[in-house]
Amino acid sequence: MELSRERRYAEEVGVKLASLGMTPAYGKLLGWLLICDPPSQSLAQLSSSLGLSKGSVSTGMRVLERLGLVRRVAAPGTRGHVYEVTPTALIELGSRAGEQYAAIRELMERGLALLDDEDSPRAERLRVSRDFYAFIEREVPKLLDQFKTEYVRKEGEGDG
Amino acid sequence: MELSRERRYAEEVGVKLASLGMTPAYGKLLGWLLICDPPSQSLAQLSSSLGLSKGSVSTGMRVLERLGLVRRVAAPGTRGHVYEVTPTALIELGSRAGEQYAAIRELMERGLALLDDEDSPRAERLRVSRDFYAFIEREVPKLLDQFKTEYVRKEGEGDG
DNA sequence: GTGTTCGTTTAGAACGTACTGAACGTTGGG
DNA sequence: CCCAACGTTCAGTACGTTCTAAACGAACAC
Repeated sequence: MELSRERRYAEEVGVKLASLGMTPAYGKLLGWLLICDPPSQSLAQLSSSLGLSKGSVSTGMRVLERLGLVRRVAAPGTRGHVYEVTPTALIELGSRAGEQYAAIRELMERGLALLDDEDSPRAERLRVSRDFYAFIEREVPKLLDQFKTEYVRKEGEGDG
Repeated sequence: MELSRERRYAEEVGVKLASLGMTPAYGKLLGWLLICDPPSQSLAQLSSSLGLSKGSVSTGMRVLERLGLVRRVAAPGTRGHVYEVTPTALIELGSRAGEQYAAIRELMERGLALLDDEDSPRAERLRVSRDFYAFIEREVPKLLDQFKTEYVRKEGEGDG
């Protein structure tokens, strides 16, 4: 059976997001919502378009909603609701990486506490890493702000 | 059975690195090498200290070596070699995140190509994300350089 | 009040992955 | 030459995870 280009794209996004910790099925859902037409789709549409069970779509959407990647909007005529990806979904996802850095920095701190003498040569393997992650932790939020301000400015200019 | 604080630390690093895509066992090895005494350890030492099979340690070390996180050095008296963590191991790991960003940006580009009209309102969900990841991709290397220069300067001052 | 459609939950099956243990080189000493 | 120590490879097992399918619940039409 031949898959449409859209469908294949969704599959690829699924694979990529799976490698980043999400499950393939949920990644597929997100990938599909990025390119589908119309951009808002019902559970039944998603289920049949992607060949996933209703159950998978239902729980998947809840997970994606919880992560702030997708939102459900009331469907005007029909009963129930439809889902659509938030315009900043992937940005949300990327920004969250900062939390990982914090976790690693904490691990480095704990390791240093274990070595007992932070300044000994033995502790170097941990010191450099701790300083690095502390640096990243401090700078990344600045970077995100910088993007926000630069981006809206560019948008205002009306040119890419 | 009671685990030493060092051993437990290694376990925790294993769990954390597992959540980042590495296997628990290999993460444990890295965690142990960050705090063990002496800092250089043989395969047999690692195997018995961490309760891992020789096989796991052998392949694990090769993987970590391949990633640039660990190096093997010739043992002076005895036969064979010993392993030690590189001082910049975790930095190496963190810096590699940039590649993920590039992959996501490419996915966004491909999605835009699929929508066919980059400037349509429909394409907004992808445009913003693409621009974001392009921005990150451009800025992160600068950030890494900045750390390198700032850090060696601080080290030179002899004060933290 | 009853029937129908839409959505959720959960038990279970299928799958992939991580780790072990044992067999197999390989290198140096007596 | 033979033995011993050290490391590697690989088949198999045990485990967790992901997805499905079917039972269940809720909301609206008539």
